[in-house]
Amino acid sequence: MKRAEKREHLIDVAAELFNRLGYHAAGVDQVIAEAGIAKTTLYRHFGSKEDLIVAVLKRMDEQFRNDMRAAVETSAKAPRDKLLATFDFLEGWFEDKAFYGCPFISAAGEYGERRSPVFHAAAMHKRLMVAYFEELARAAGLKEPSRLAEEINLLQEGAIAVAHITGDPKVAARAKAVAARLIEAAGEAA
Amino acid sequence: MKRAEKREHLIDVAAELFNRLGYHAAGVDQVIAEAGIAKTTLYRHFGSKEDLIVAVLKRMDEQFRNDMRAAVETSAKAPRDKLLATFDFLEGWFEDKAFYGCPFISAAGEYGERRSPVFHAAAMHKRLMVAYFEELARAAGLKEPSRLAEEINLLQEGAIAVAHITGDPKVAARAKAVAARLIEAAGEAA
DNA sequence: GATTAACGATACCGATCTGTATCGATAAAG
DNA sequence: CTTTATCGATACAGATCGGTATCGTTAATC
Repeated sequence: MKRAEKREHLIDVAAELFNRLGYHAAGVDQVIAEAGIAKTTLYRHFGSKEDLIVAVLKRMDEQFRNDMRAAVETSAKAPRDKLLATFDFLEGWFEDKAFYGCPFISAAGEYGERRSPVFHAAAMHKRLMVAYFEELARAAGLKEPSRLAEEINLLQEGAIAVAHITGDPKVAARAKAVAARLIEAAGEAA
Repeated sequence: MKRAEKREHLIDVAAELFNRLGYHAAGVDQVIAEAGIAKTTLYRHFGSKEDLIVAVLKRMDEQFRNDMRAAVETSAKAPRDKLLATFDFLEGWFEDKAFYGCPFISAAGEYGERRSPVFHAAAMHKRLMVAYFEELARAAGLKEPSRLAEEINLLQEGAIAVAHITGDPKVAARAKAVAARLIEAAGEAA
């Protein structure tokens, strides 16, 4: 395994542990034990645990948005259906046994200081998600795409939280139904 | 200060620290230092830190729901307006400088095992919130009050998460506007 | 005023935390 | 084949973690 691959593997292992146990509860020793590397190596790649967390968040952000984009593009052709398809992607996530709620919300909860690099990375992800929704709304030629994107985002954040607490993936469909009404309303007299 | 008062004060101090720093990040030593009591006393009242966390969650649950009920009753008379008034209460919460996101969602994130007493206490609060929304929807004579309550809950959970991440309390008004549309739709041909 | 229970203070326990220093082995690059 | 990084392993550092034991003192109760 080359250096770059080792770094990626380290981030993957850390991501799973942070999500399952929490960012504080999962220790560096656990990460290196599961990754099968020495602690020295971890600290050669990342200056601190916080740096590792930020790297994990950035990686999860890219992966999540790329996966959602890919799923949306293959399952929907019409621009409006793409907006709705994001909820189907969420439902698939909720059904995954490795779903422990939103890792970005959890990170923001554990590192609440707004100037913290961890909080900043989490907030950045959420901003990019809203930007994606607005991009889809704009492509669909809907009214007030910025406002609609924020409303879609509200529903998605709510769905994630409720799915985590209740364990019921079907809330994604509930949120989707509401979103469909909002989209329909934003399409009238466009 | 009597024993019962001391216990209450202990819970209040712990709640503030847990919310601001996180449940793992805030240590028992910090709680007793801020509360001005001995560690022995804390462990006479609560068998473990986890017991304290559960007590904090139960207290926050009662307080939150009572405060929301009181605010709703004084600010709205018509049953439908009461449903909408819950969003005004949220906005007031978001404006509080001691708003660090939803403490129940954070607790569920840090204690992710679904059989954990902490997770259970957090889930119980959310169930009671939905029950309250359904109670209001039913009193307003709206169609499908159970479904509407879940939709309202979706919007509220989304608003809490977004307000935490963005720091903008006005998302409560955004969510309220969407809720108003759902309520209107649930009132047609009732 | 005597009894009793809860208290604060303190020291301590073993475990775990993040992070560093050391050093021999390994593997890639010239 | 030799040089040069990077590696794993280990030990260690200092701090903090949750939790307990001890003990003198305060304060409520009868």
